[in-house]
Amino acid sequence: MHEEAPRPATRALRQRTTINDVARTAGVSKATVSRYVNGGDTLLAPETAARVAHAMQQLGYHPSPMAQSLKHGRTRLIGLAVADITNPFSVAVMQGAERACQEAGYLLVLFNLGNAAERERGVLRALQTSQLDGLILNRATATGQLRQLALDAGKPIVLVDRRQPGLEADFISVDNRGAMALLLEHLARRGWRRFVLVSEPSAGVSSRIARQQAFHDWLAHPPAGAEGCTGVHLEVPRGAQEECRVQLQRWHAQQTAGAKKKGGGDVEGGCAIVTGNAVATLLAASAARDLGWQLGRDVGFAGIDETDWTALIGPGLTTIAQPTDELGREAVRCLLERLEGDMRPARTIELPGRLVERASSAVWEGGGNRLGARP
Amino acid sequence: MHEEAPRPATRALRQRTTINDVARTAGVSKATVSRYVNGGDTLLAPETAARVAHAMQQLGYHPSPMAQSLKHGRTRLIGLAVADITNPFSVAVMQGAERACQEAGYLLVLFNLGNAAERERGVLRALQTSQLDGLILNRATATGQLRQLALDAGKPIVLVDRRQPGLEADFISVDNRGAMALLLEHLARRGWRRFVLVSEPSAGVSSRIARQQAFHDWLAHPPAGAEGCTGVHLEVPRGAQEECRVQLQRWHAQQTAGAKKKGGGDVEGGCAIVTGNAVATLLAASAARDLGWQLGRDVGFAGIDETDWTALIGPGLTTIAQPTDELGREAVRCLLERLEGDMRPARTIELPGRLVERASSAVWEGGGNRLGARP
DNA sequence: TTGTAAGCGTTATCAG
DNA sequence: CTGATAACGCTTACAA
Repeated sequence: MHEEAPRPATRALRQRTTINDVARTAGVSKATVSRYVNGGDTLLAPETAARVAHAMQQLGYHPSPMAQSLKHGRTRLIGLAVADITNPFSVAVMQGAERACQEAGYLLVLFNLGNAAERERGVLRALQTSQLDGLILNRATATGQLRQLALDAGKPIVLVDRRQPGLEADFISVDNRGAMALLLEHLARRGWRRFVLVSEPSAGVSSRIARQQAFHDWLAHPPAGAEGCTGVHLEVPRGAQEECRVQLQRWHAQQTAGAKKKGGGDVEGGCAIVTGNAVATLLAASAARDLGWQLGRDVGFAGIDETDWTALIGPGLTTIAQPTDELGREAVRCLLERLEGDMRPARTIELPGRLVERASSAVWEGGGNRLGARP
Repeated sequence: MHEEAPRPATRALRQRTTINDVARTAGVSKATVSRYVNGGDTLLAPETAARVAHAMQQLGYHPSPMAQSLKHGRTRLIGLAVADITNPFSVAVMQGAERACQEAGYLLVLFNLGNAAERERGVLRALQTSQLDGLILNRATATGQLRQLALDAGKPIVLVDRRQPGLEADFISVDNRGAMALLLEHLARRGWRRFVLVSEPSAGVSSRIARQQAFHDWLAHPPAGAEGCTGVHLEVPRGAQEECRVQLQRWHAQQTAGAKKKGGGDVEGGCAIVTGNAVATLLAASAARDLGWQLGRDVGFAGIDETDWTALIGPGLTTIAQPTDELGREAVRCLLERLEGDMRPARTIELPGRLVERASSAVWEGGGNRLGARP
């Protein structure tokens, strides 16, 4: 109530109002204000609390996050390092993660680690210097640097989609095995039985390896009613449309020749393309189109990753929708738990994928090159 | 060289090494270390510099960003608030922005302002509390809060794609007028002359309004050789596929009826769909497909926004590729200039779009419903 | 219940 | 050229 309390207008124009200002206008000490801001009004005499509250209101006071950070050693910043921001999967996960962060009062710092290894530098430094409280990582690192760093700095790391060999950290992912089985069983049930798996080169990426592995395992131990399916695996680097086309054509030709040699009927069923992620889907769909193949008729098609455009390509593509939003949210949840001191051993969380049926996996009518067509 | 210099192992395990540690091991003062870290070794005696350097190396010292922030009032954090992370345009811009930030030693904080107004709260607070040094904004805000805040806090804001009425800030965007003209001229030259513009509801979004405006202006003042084109505008909310289909069908029917009434020939040329952005493209392409229209034959198609999948839809979609990467980089560049004290009046930067020709805008053969077909 | 004072890790000012 | 020392804005023992 004293007149000498500094008015906002008095202060230099772009000077933030600090806890000191509030203390002065309220006629209390910094500590009291701090207590009010943090502990709530439980610790204050009602009358004092009111005075502080009023002063805060009047001055429009907001505590400085930097100062708090310096004091606590926590920035309330979480890093999200994605392997490739161009991959719709990454973006979808990001969306979930951002939302979860915001709900928890954290900010999400984005790192796009293209293919260049040096791009990881920034992430490392930010973690190391405690600019980040934790990290959600979606890339396989060649060097073990990160692991050491994580331990040294005591900053938690959560892995999404890509497991890190030798890094004991929480791991969140879709159930790759289940997803692949869903895809193959669905196709087989519709009469497609000769598969080619198109994926990006494994390059040590755990999810790609897991899917590829699941593909082969399923073929080796098919469920009842799906016996006798065959499959090969094709790795095509991003953007190599030509190569993809050539390889797929060769595959298809071989299927034809093989069936002929064996007298037609050893393997009966249509040829189908299975893709390992959205990038592969783009690649394979493009190739199929160049080859003039009608998806769902000449050749079956189903792949992992549901996107905005999968419904619009060809007759509509059958896909596995990953629970991307959940993945992002779970990752943040996990990280926050670790930040609160959860020291339990690293967890693995696998969420199920969901099959989205479209016409690219329509019932096989014995079409295409009429190989192995039913009488 | 003294033995009592604290060894890393001596320190509590997850205790960061500070400038004090370095000073002690090097046998100099904090100030000297700070000078070495910042000013370079120009200000130090070579021998001192060497000692400091050695100590830093040995201890693996990195200055604490939080402490620096507190001192300087700068966090080296830049916010990027996108209207809709689901829009591929936003993601593409983000990519450019992230890269530019990283190159400049800044971190990019992501905000996804869905449709909910409250989601802006976080951005506001982060700016207000100086947690962010500046903001790249890609959303029209109803309230003028942001403007006031920007001025009050002295935090620069750069607008991307969407201009804010009443907010005097740098504005980066594609040349919407030019892009639309590119599209229409291209279609007209190929024989398509009866247009429908499909876009998301304007909702005060400047880029949508600008494109729509450009559409009408072009029709009103067509370039030589493109006289006599007609066009209507359709606003379809995201996800309203049914509605889009119905509206397009109605449009097409009207074109037919109109041509018949007028004796066929008043307006000669094919019917073509023009879309205002990627979301509209998805919508319209989906509708066209449901209607059984062959793009590039029954109806022409061209739209703004090039994406991974535009080549794969139908016969391949003709698009305008926005210079998304540049937009992102420019935005960051602008912001950094402001941060360095650039006080010049707000700029507008418009970058040209690039036409990507595909079969959806193939030469009109008088096909489709054979309306106005050439003799 | 409230105030005092000592930091958190830097940088910047001022002497020496 | 280098060393004290005072901020930066906040939290938190420890006193009162």
